[in-house]
Amino acid sequence: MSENIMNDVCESESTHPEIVRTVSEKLPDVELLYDVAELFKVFGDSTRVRILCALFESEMCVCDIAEVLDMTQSAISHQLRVLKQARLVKYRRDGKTVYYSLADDHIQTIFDQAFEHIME
Amino acid sequence: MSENIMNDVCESESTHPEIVRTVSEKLPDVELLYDVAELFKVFGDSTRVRILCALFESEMCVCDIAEVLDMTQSAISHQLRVLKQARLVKYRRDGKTVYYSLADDHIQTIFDQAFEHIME
DNA sequence: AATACATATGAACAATTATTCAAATGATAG
DNA sequence: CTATCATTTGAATAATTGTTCATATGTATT
Repeated sequence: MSENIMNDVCESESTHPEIVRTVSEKLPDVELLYDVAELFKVFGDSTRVRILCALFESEMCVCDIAEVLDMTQSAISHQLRVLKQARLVKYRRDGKTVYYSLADDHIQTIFDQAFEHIME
Repeated sequence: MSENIMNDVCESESTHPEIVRTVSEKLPDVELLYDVAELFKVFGDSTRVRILCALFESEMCVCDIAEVLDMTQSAISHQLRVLKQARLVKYRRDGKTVYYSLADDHIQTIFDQAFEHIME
């Protein structure tokens, strides 16, 4: 009855109490870190990465993006919606066609860093 | 019989042939973009983001990380495995405990950019 | 050997998500 | 108004994935 309530957790309060305390203090707010993860989650899909990289070169309409990536227009539109909600792309309408472009210069900086990390 | 094979794609070959061509040429290799997406996918989980941010401060053992994040040791261990496979963290063993630390300085740079983007 | 403890692993489950298909807007031209 | 075309949207499906639970390593101590 007085058995273990904690079966998967360390028995001790912590192996290194000082480290746990100082790291806990310095660790940024949970909500901020959650937002960071959300941003990276948007970048974490190859279709969206390809769309964004395409937009690095030029403003484009949905139809053209679909052709460059060799995917259906619907799939592209769905992903543009995600990018739009994340405020990563902006758009303007001209007649029937909608032109998308990058909303922010930070994006390319982040991507450049990622490229560097991969090729190190 | 001569109906539409393409039901969801633009009828025209492309609305802007020149843009499609030049962007297609300049777009980085698909595999590289896939790797970029894979990297961001690893960053796209709040647990992993919190682990990495904790490691920005100090080398830590699994048990301590679990306590800082208030999660089970098993969950942390599973995520450390993902980070290990992505070569984002390294580890050293000292007796029973395993200490994890950041494998690369690029990580913090990428995160700093992400923080800036969010707070703009 | 046997025990204790930190960590790792495997299977299972729940939740999220990318794409497809079908249909609906929105906008222009006739 | 009708037809056409670019784009959007919604539902459905398939695939991926984070956490939990139970169990297995690995390392020291007795």
